[in-house]
Amino acid sequence: MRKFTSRNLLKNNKLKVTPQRTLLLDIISKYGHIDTDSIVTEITSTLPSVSVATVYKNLSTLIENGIVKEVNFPGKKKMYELNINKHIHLVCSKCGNIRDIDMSESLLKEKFRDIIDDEIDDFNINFYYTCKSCKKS
Amino acid sequence: MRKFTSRNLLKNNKLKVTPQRTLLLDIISKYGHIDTDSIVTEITSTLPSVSVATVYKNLSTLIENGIVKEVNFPGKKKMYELNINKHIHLVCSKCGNIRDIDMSESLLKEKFRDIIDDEIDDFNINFYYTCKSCKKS
DNA sequence: CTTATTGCAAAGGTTTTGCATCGCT
DNA sequence: AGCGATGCAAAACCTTTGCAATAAG
Repeated sequence: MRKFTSRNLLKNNKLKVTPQRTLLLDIISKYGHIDTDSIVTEITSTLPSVSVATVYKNLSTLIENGIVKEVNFPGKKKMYELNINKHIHLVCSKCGNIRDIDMSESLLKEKFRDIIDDEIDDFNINFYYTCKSCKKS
Repeated sequence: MRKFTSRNLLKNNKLKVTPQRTLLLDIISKYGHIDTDSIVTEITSTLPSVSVATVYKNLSTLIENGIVKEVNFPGKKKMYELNINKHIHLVCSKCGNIRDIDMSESLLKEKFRDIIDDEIDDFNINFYYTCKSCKKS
């Protein structure tokens, strides 16, 4: 069982390990959920010459390889997250804060077995609610 | 209890009833899930002078009023649907066909009460699987 | 009659492409 | 050494804005 370093994620998928890619993965991992704008800002603060084209191309290949996942919150910009552990999102309708809740495919399948008996390849689940600190104010 | 005509949806929300708006709602209703490109194509086939700006502005106001909802399927264009009855999406990973499954907030809350005990304002739920006809081929 | 909506054209933002160079393996 | 990845600049998309003209209530 290997460690989930950015480097290993790439190697395990037979992708070339470049500074741009490992940094991209490090950043996505650090932020949890991040949009392309912030990725470019963050990445160029360490490697100033990285171009947006490289960021977009790498996001595509990482998604194709199942390492990264696109996440959408309606009305917000597309975000990206690591596709390592299956989870759902609890999003505060007021402040936008996102909490990840681990959720296995098998548990989900059980919850929805009244509705879907097919095999589930993947899922997107977001719940919108008002978080504790936003309820106070 | 009023009928859910496009006209009534607008009137109930104190929005002006214009030909562009009722047609937009009719189209979204007809297609179930539709992106802006197809909306513009469809709408101009009936009212040729409608501009994209009008479509975008109307989508915004309809969303603000809770009549329309943005739906995202990662890797695809943004789509729009009527926000009339709560439902989840079953999406075929192969052919992309989308099936709506009615689901009340209360039923959902029950399924996830082990995870979230707060009040749920809204949700986005998509399951990806392989549909019957795609399994054959 | 008043005010929101429309259509147009321009601007702004985001993502993709082509191609020459560079650098992993 | 070979082939994929990178950076750049341009192109292609997608969405918003400002404003004058129009039409809904």
